[in-house]
Amino acid sequence: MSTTVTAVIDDELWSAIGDPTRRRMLDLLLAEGGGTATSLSEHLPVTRQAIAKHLAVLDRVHLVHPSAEGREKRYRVDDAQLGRAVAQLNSVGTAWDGRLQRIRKIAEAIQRSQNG
Amino acid sequence: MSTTVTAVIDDELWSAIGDPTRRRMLDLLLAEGGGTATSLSEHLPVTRQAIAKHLAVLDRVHLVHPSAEGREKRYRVDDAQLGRAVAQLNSVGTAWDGRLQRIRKIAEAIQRSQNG
DNA sequence: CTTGATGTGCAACCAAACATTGCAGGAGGA
DNA sequence: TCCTCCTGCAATGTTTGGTTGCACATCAAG
Repeated sequence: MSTTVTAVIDDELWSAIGDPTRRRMLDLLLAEGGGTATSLSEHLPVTRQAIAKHLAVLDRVHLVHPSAEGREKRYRVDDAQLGRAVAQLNSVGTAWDGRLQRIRKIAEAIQRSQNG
Repeated sequence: MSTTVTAVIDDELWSAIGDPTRRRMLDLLLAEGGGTATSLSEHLPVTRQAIAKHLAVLDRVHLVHPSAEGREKRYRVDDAQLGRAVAQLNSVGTAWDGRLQRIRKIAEAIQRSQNG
């Protein structure tokens, strides 16, 4: 067991889903089964170029992958990699949750020993 | 039900725990039951001033709260707020997980209708 | 009370990341 | 061909994470 909980986390993957715009892009890509920089930018409050850069980031960590369709470039979510990202989110969450409960128990024990 | 899953998320809270340094700070604060900018900086690869800024960020979203003790300023984790943050992590995780499973089911249904 | 060590806070500065505008080029349809 | 639409590249601005340097406050000796 390690002292620092997040040491096991891949920071690159985390920071990829840490950006709110990229999270919403993933939402849209999942909801619509894929999309292009242009189509995504129509649903988000940023320019197409910003979206394109974010797609490049998501591509680098393999959360999405592109396919040329005619003159447009459609991106789709990599289910397996997103699954890994979700697993990491859950692991941090449960780790903190565990610490909180442990702390609560210690606090209760202290209180009992002081009152008894 | 909304189309964009993360619309319910408080971006400020998320971005507070989105930074890897801040996550490790929370780890340390939980493990040691509190700490100062100086004490935290001894366990992390950044300067005390950087830590102080991060503590200010965490304080703004109420994930930690300070208390003056003599000449030093000790920060402790706000359990309730961290619990909320964990809940948000889990909600995004399960939402994405749900979409993945739904997509898999749709894909299977399509495959069946084409083969049958 | 003065000295020194330690803890904090503020300001200037640097680099990387998110986002913008502007323009050039490639692929399809009338 | 001409027009439209989608993509890609370059220059720029702004925010954020990080650093260095210095000033100020507090506690413990002497």
